[in-house]
Amino acid sequence: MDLETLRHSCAHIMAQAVKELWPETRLAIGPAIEDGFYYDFDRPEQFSEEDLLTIEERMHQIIQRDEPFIRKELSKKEAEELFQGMQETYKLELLKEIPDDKVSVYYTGKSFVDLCRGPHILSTGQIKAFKLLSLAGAYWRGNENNPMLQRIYGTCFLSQQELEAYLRDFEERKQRDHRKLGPNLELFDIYQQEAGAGLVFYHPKGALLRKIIEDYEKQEHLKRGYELVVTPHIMQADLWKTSGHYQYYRQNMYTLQIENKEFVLKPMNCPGHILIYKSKVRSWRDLPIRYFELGTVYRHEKAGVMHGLLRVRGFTQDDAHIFCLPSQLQEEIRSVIEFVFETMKVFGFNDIEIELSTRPEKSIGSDEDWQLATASLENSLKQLELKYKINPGEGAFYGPKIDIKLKDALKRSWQCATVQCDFSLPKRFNLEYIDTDGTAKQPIMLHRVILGSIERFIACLVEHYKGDFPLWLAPEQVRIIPIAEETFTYAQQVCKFLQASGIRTHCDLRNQTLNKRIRQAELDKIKYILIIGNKEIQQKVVTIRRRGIKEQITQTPEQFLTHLQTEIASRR
RNA sequence: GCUGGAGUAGCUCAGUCGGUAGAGCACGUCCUUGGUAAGGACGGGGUCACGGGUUCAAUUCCCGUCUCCAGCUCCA
Repeated sequence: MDLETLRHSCAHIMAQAVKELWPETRLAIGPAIEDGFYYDFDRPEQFSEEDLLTIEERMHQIIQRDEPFIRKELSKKEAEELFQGMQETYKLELLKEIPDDKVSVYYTGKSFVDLCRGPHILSTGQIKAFKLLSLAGAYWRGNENNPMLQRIYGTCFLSQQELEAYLRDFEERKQRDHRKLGPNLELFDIYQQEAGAGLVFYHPKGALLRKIIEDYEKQEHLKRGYELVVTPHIMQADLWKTSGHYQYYRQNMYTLQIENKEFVLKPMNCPGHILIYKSKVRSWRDLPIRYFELGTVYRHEKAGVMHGLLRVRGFTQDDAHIFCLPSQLQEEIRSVIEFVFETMKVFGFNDIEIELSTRPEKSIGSDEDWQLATASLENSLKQLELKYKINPGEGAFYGPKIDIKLKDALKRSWQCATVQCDFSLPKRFNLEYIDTDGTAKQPIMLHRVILGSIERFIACLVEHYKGDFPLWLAPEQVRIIPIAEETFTYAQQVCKFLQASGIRTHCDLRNQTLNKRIRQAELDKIKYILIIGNKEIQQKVVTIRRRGIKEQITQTPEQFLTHLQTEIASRR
């Protein structure tokens, strides 16, 4: 028996329980999802948390009754009459969109019937372990203009042990939430009351982590033929009118009026890079031109969508714009994707999702352009033998794109890297290069980010490593704990010695017991703890306690430094 | 933005059926000078998110705002 069928059937049982308890409730849809199932209901009164228990109880009764799931095929007309009689208006709406003349319905027990393709389990008694988890609102058919329904989420497993393991795992995952770990490890925080929602403050350790990431990126971009640029944070509104953002992205832009001139806090970096491109006449020999900027942008996201560092209002993109010839497009895209994969590997991410989004209904650009761009994107993925999903019609209005997503601790996907072709901006800004025949032509423009935003990426990193970063990323690599005051001087000497070679280290000289200071270093997830007492001073060594390893070793400070440098260079 | 839940010390939370609040951790001072995950004593710290209303009296009840959490929608 597969889990999906089990969960789908469990959703039916939940709907049946709700209908038995509150017959006036109308049913919408109730599928199985990755970790469970849900069902959407339309009911005048709100469900409460206690109602979930009542529903669970009723579900247990239905399961105990061991009622069979019975499939019946009906003509569309028969089905319409059936659901019309029950006043299931949502089901009628679904029926209308089924092209076939025959539809199937599933009966459970005497009274409950649901429009459903199936398959289902044989009878309700086959459900051995389930739990209702939460309540939420959800728009009918996912459209915010439709009425909001009440959704109940639940999950279901083959055995009670598996269910309990899932719930335990879920609790553990919550513990690695970057919103909890970040402030706990003194990496970053958001002061929504004092400074505003969605605006991030990096504390010293977080700022260090960020610097390490930024340094790595700048170096890698230079290696790959990108040029570094820096553009202003505010620019005149006129520029954004030319780019089209002023018209199409207004509700997300922060604007300010100074001496009768309107300025915009940049929500994107593209117009800035375009101005630099346009600063002189470009020859086909100059292309491709690749401008890279760690560009901080501000977007006024809706109140309900902010989420820790994963969705914020001010963030820094590792943004680049590539201006190239049509003949260079494919190669540029391929090397961006390779760049993304190399980078993800270095940072320890192996499990990533790739999506290719194609032309939407509302779009600009010729069929030819779209075809070339979409084919170039897809060919690159094929050449690199990558698995990807296609999102038909999900591209931007100005071009197709490839998105690369990482999952957070709670298995929610977040878009990080993206490569997007753009037919709009080169036209709007009238970008040109002089081709071999001496005529001016329009270059193709690619937008791309590797990490996405530093903020979002740091959130993913924190959750991926549970704050226990590999040595090369760790803001504090070594903590030195001298046992007693008489050993402070030697400890500080070792500290200075390591710092002089660029090791990020601190001495814990607090008047606390050794045990307590070791405990604190462990809670801070420090990779190496050096214990220094009289024994070490006499032998001119340090005792090394590595996180997660029981046996300690003793080395001279010089040996230890070499060891650290090797580990840092390995980026593991 | 929508639906529901929530906001008490730096953190985790208790409490007040309306009479301005308490614990543990953290922090400070002192004692302790400790060999591998919490030594001890004393102490400081709160406009009970913010703004209105009801009341003799509001942290508590009512309304509004802000923010957070889950989900939906959105995400150039």
